[in-house]
Amino acid sequence: MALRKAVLLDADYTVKKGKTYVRLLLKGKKTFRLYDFYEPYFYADAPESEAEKIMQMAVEHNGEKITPLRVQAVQKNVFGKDKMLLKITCSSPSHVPHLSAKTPHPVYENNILFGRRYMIDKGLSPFCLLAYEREGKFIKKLLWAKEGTPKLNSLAFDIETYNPIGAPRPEKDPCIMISYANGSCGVLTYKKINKPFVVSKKSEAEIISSFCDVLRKNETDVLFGYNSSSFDLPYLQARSGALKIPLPIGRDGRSFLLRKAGMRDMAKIGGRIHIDLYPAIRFLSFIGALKASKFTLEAAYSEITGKQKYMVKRLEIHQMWDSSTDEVREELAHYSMQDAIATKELGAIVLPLLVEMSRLTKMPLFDTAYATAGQLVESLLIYRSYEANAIVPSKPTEAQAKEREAHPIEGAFVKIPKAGIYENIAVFDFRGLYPSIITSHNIDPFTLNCDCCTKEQSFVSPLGSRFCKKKKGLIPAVLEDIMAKRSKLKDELRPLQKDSEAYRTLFARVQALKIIANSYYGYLAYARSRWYAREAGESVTAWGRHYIQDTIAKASQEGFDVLYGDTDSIFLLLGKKGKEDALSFMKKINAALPSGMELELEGFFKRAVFVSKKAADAGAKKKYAMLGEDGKIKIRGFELVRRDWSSVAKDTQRRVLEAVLVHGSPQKAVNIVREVIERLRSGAVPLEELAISTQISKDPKKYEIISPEISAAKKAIARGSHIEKGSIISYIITKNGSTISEKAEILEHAKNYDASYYINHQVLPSVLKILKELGFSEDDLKFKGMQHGLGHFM
DNA sequence: TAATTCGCTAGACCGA
DNA sequence: TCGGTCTAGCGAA
Repeated sequence: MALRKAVLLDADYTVKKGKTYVRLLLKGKKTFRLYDFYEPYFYADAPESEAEKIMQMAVEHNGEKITPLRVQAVQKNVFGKDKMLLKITCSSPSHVPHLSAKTPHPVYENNILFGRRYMIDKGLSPFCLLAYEREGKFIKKLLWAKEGTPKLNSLAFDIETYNPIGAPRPEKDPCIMISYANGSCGVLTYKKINKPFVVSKKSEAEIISSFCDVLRKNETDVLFGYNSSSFDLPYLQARSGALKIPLPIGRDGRSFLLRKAGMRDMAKIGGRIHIDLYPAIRFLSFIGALKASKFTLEAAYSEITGKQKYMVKRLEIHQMWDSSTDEVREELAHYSMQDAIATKELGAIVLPLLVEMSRLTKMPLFDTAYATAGQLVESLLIYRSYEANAIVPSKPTEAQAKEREAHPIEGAFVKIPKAGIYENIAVFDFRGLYPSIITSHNIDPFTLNCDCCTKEQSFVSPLGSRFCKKKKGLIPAVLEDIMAKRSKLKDELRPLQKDSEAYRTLFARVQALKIIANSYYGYLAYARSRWYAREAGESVTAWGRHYIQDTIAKASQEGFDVLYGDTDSIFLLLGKKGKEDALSFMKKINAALPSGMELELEGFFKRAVFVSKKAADAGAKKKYAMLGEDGKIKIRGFELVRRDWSSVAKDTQRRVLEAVLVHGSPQKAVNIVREVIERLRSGAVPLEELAISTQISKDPKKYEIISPEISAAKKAIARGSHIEKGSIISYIITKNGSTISEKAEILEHAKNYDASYYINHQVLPSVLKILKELGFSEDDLKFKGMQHGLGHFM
């Protein structure tokens, strides 16, 4: 029997004649599927004497009688202690929920997806190179698996729809273009358009089937779309239905399956990996792996790649399509092509990150693309539990989750800074504070209050919780591995050229490891976590507070003025001391820290601005700007880093900070403000610079308080705009109305702006706090002091 | 139903 | 009309 090798991409299952087969998606020279017989199971915490009774269980479901296949006693580590459990094997994964619900004992591992179950039990990871023997379509024997790297064929696509009333109606309005991009590019359409990349077909039906042909010929493994799970694919399906044609988009010749997981849509295409970049980019931005704050394709593209994409106004698409001028339709085709190309470029950036997260967490790529942080963290813990022969804790009930949510744990310490302008600052922070606290103190739900150590023998948290010193917990073990892997990869990264492919891939891996490592603390304190432990979670933050406060106290003892500190960082004013003093202080701290924890230098800064709070006289936390030795300005918390402020205010604030930090010139700062106020008063500022963007987290109808963005949204909806939960509203405060809400109009509908609002509510508040630290009191600025004041405040 | 808590701010709302 | 309270959004870590 020949040994064969292929890279594993995904696993799900199918039931044939009452038997369960795992269906593996493999990539060798081609991408193909193989089947492997495997049986689902769950555990019951019951004595062996109950086995016979459990074997007799029967559930009626849809006329089918469901019974267990086998019951056997097995030894498992149950939450820190070895124990005998009953393993109940079933003939189909769909039987597991029925039989586990009927079992009159506590049950475990009764809701682990079966494709995943198989991969875990066989020790397989996504992208592992698998050696096996086969017999027809079946795996005869798995031989070994090691790390592999598949070459995936990817293709990005986008559709354009006819939209005479604004939003297209899937049952009526045709899909007029389908664009795709990989090595080659094309736009499928059914009007004659004279562009080299346009492929003209006779009808809408033909462009849909041609698109499926493109996927087949390209042997697409990874299909990228943008919002394609919620829009493009369902739209194509609806059109296929209306046209009474099939949509053979999968390798199996079938359409896709839409899975709704909470708010997220996941369109799963047979034999391919469909990645909707919209949720993926949202997620990666949320956890800080990518930088995007707006999530339209255009905005994400320009924020992530730094390039601009050609745009047409959505509302004009149907007019362009109907136009009698050739050039207008050519323009539309060009636009459509650009959408697919932009999607392809984003896919190329996102894929390496997703692949690494998938490898690391053992979650297949498709699921990783739609996963939450909790699911990623959980995935790896489940995998490692099996390796340790440990039972996976069950998810909490809704009532338990609510109870946990009602009592949040205490978080980090933040020192109140004194407002002012400072020079010569040293900033230190604890490298990976929470992960290092977890590993250094063996924090885990099942090392908590162990039987094997006395209090004196344990790690005891500042709150008095006790953690085992003898046996390493699962979470610390997993984290240690992640950290070790990360530091190894960082070493490999160092000699590489920054613009090389190897660098980018390795950098993605380093980044993925950091993201996952930083999520474990959150998971410990997450109300719906399988591994929730209040005492463990609050011990992490308690130790965090202890170490930072202790460091602050020691710095003061050494004669440093401690300017500020937040969670894991400490800002020292050097004063008469030198950099060496600060560095030797750091050394001293490190010598006293447990192994695994480290205070490191973030950098020296020439100058810094801290401002006071608006409401009180105290210094504001989480709001400062500093000038680094490299000339770069580090800005945190100021309006100018927030997306819900107008760019006129943000730009002015940035320029003022630069005047203060770089040039040390109050006069320059004042002049900037004066000039901007003049421009605002003259009415010459373009509306784009005045737009304020906020995202709405609820259906616009469901708000109790009508804020400006909701007011603008409601007016826009009345005029036919489509605005829903999650939409980002860009609005202008106009002259029309009395309250601010009344004056708010979305950018597209605004005709003028209220200069007084922008001066008094946007520009001045954002700069006054800074100017105040230059010695101007608010009254000075407003009424006297400067010769001309800052305008007349209308 | 989306990893955590801490913190700032705007503007609406409400009652004196 | 004023000031306190509350809702909501977003950022720091």
